[in-house]
Amino acid sequence: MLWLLNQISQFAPISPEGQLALASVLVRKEVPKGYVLLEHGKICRHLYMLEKGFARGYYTQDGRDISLWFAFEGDILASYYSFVTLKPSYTTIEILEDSTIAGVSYDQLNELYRNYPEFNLIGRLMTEKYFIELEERTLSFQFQSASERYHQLIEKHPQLLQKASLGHIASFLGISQETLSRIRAKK
Amino acid sequence: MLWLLNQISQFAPISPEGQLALASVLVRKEVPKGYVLLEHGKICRHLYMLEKGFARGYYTQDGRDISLWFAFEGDILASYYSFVTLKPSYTTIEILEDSTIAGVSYDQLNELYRNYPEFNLIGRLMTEKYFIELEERTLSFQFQSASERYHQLIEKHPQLLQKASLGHIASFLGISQETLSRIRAKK
DNA sequence: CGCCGAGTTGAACTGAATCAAGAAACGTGG
DNA sequence: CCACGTTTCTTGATTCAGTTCAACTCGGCG
Repeated sequence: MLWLLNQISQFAPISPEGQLALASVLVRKEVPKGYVLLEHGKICRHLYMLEKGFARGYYTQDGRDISLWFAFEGDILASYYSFVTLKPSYTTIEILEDSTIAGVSYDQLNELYRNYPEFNLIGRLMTEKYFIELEERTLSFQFQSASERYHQLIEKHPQLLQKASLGHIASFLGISQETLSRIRAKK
Repeated sequence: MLWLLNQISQFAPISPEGQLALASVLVRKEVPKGYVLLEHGKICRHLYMLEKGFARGYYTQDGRDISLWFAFEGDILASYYSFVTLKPSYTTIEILEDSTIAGVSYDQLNELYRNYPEFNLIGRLMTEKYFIELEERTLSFQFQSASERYHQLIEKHPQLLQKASLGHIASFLGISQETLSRIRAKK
């Protein structure tokens, strides 16, 4: 509980009342490796934060899956698109290591937004943070080669090498597994 | 004035006091074709909305420019990254048709956020909207071919054909001008 | 008219995909 | 603790989408 409050109050301080209100609706769960938190086609009705563990979001096309993102401790686990629009998610969220997650439901969050406007500030800042990260990722597709993207990714998240498989990383970079293997081979 | 209020109140209603406060700090400008609204390397201290006209954001690499986005009426003109972090922008914003823009400065907007928390809700919703659009764009790089990306773009924004040059569109799609010309040639 | 920027077309080249096969690592049951 | 099957990773040969460079066309405009 404390952990999540601490995490999100790094975006902006939360009043004692707000903290209490959040704590009272917060759900905390342990989920095992392999667990599917959100299934493709379902509506994402919860916003979780990954307290401990590792996860990824992926898209399925022609029978193979393509990683959209990886989540480390402190990252949000949700399909933004589905959560915001309440339309079916195209993303599947898969837990890749035994994890602890904490979060709130769509209704509860909106209740919080209504009763404690200060949460809108936090929501805005968090959205801005993820927007900027996504912008950087889009840029990398537009001007970097496969090899450049790989090296930059590993520099930013060296833990990925231990945690994610070659195939997961390759699809995240938008390249084939074989190509990534060859990139690794040279130097 | 009215126009911009109307636009952003589509995200969420604004109280009369909020409307007044916003109106009092709003700047409205006419800018000619060719005008550079934000220069690469400068800090983006204003958030404008394009009321009428057409513009694009681009990045310069090895002497050539690569389009990052196009803005139509109602779209935001700013480098989100620079505006939010107050770091130098890597984006240049160029007006492509005589335009009317309206907006607020960084300081004024934060003043609004502070005094009228309701604006945080609007800020969050607008950021979410752009986040989802960007997500779609990133996806398109991850699994679509150049030709698929082009046809989808044109389907979504047919006006682009009249407004933007082949070179601008090609760099936006992450392909060379020649390739786009060939894509056009066949069917 | 002649120039100029924008778009097209051709030919050679290249980074990455695909298909196919094999090697290594990994976990589970005996 | 080993043996087996499964999954993950590597390597090779071939193909293909898209780049690059270069020459050429077209429509406007001074």
